[in-house]
Amino acid sequence: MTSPNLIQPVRGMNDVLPTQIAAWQFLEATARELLHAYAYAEMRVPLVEQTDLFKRAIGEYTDVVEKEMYSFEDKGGERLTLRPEATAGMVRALISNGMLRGARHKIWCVGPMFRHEKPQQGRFRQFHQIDIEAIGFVGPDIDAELIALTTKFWHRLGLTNLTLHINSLGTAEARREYRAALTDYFRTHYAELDADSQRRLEGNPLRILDSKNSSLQSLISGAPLLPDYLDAESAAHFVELQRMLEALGIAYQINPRLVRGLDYYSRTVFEWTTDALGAQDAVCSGGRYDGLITQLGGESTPAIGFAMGVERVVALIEQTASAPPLGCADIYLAVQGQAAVRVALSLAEQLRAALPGKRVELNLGGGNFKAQFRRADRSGARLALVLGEDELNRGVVQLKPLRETVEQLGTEAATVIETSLATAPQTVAHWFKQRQGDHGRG
RNA sequence: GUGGACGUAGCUCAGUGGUAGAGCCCCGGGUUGUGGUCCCGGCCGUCGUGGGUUCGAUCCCCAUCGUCCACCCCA
Repeated sequence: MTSPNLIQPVRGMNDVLPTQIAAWQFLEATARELLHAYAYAEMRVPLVEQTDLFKRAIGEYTDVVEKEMYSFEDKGGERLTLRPEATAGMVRALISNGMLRGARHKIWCVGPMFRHEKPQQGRFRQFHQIDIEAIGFVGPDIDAELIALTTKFWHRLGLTNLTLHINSLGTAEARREYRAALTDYFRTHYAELDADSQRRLEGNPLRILDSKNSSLQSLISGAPLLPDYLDAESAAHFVELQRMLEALGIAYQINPRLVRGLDYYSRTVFEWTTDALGAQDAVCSGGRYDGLITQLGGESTPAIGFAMGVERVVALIEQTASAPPLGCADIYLAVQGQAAVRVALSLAEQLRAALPGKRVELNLGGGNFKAQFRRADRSGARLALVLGEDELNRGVVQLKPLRETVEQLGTEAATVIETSLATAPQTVAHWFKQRQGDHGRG
């Protein structure tokens, strides 16, 4: 299977095959439509940025920056990185293009991200995100609207069984205080922690709260809670967000242990999870990042955004089979003989012109009629057209319906219609018109 | 980075210490030019790679590469 001189794909970088593309297109089309309805504008930013951008935005001591970035030096000696997430680049673009100055922006983008992790279910080294950012809004109204957008999105995709978790991280100062309290608490119980959490204690003690180690649960439940450390303004912001979600009829769970992996978040954070994807259960998550823009040298601007894992949502779409099937061929043109092929090439063009929206497949590469009809059948076409030497000599084309009856038999004269070659496109158009609304795949 | 499972035909998978099989796919025929059902036939493998044990290895052992799942972390 893996012969030594075959070039192997790069680990964790997957091909999206035609059989999977219906789900991708369904997701992308739905997202475009919905983002348009919520007045977001698409933006496109580079896949490559200066390494320092991500270090400053995401945080020097996060796992993403410490060990997951695809970084390299280019020929000019610049330190560059394949983007591990989109927000940093989007914010950088706003600053670079002088788009802030108190202005508000609702923007989004979609594209590949790169993280050097060990692949597993729902996790890849090249993966795609739809990234949505609302810049210049203090919230919590925008927070609520953004969450409403995601809720509507699942609904449109036909996905259920997703759970919304929300939390507030407070301001940077509040979080610092809480972090100190948490560190103190776990330090007094240092010996009870497992190795992972002892390590987390130094880097990101909030992560200990998320531990899957069941023997730590009682220790964790005794830890100080973040909501007790919220500043008054953040607390009010969070309460108002909850009232708004209730007004919208959106069910949520407050999850005081929800902490995001990237350093730039503050106040509102949220995450949608599923139990249908194994260990990688986060399908969409994000939050407020009021301090990030100043941190990157822009003027102080409140902002909120989130990212959705396209592959994970696609997996859910595939599981529920909610994507509408992609169109298959409508007309298959069987042809035999050199002279007939020349005529058939332009007949196919005429058919495409006369029947916009219909898929016309010309049999290419020859083959006997038996093989051509087998291909016609597998193409899904409702109608086969036959142009052989005999038809060419007589100036006619055969129309053969392929799905009219359950027990359709070979060459029964009754099922085959003959029409003049010159008016064939009109005849075919008429044939489909008579059957409008009937997708008869009998 | 750590741990576990698994690599046999294009695909899904059987199999045995004596150098391999089925189904699907593809191609041809039954029907000198008519599909989907049926019948017949054909094509297809360095049994992931390298080494070791053995008279002999696809099978046992070691290494290596790859895939999957989980941890870590995250979308």
